[in-house]
Amino acid sequence: MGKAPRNGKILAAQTMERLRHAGLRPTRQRVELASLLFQDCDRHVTAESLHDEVTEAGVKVSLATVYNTLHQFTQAGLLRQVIVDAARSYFDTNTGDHQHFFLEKEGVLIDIPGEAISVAGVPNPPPGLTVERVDVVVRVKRA
Amino acid sequence: MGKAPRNGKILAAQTMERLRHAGLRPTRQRVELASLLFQDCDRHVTAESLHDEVTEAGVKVSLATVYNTLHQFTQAGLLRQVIVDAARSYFDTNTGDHQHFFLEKEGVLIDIPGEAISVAGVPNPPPGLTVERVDVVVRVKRA
DNA sequence: TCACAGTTTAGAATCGTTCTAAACTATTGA
DNA sequence: TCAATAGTTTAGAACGATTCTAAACTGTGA
Repeated sequence: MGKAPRNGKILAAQTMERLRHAGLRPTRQRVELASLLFQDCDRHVTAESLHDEVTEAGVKVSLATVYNTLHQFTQAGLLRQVIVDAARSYFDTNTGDHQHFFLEKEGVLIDIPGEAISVAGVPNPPPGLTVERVDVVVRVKRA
Repeated sequence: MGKAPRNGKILAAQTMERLRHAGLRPTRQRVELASLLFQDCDRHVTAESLHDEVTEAGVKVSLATVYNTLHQFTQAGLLRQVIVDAARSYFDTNTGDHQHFFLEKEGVLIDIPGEAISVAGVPNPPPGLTVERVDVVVRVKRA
């Protein structure tokens, strides 16, 4: 269980570029977190799960920094916050148009492609208000 | 600013019956809270807002009891919990099929009738999972 | 009226999250 | 290359919503 850099150099370089583009100074911590978040497929994390993950990877990042970073990434449009559970916040690496299944018991989110689902008949909001976003959460449980 | 019982007797009697029906012993506190919640139109409350309200009405109910009661009412099907805000839980006296506008800044929920809105194209959930409910939140802001 | 199961309560505890202020570091310009 | 500095990280305290605890209280049925 060493460092296993593999193509880490290239990845890190790409990640740093991406952070710079977002106006974020590419610090060690942000690069580490971004690499975990954006390397593969779409992911759903909580501050704690990401902190555990980065810690298990042998990297020391404080929980406060994980929180800061998640919010900064969200503000930069790299992440999207998903509110489905009163107990904790989820962050989604898929920032495109899509919705979610949510398995409450297990705290698991599953993407539903935006093209698949459609919401019709949303009334005009009361005067003076404009629609920012329409969120659909399909709450599921084990049969 | 007295007691203002008006038709309070009748209301209280109805409320007690309703609670009994739900399998809840009609204590002073539960009757008070139920009267506030169910007397008029549909309402959206948080534990704190309801506690403030009952307190201002000159009735002494502890915050813990408000929390307990909201959960008991929810379990009994008298209320529905609405998850739209990471910071606090809302409870809705409208337990029928409907959705919500949510004005984040002000913490305001507005009902959208269930007949108005329709969600199409929800994929089958992954094997072993069944749909419990589909929640739609239309996030709005002041124009 | 009594006994008891169910309920309420104050206050402590918990949990996720945010804040604070001191130490650290990426960047820039000399 | 190196300092100056603005931005970042961090441990730990603080916070706010919620839950827990265990002791006091109260509907209810006999």
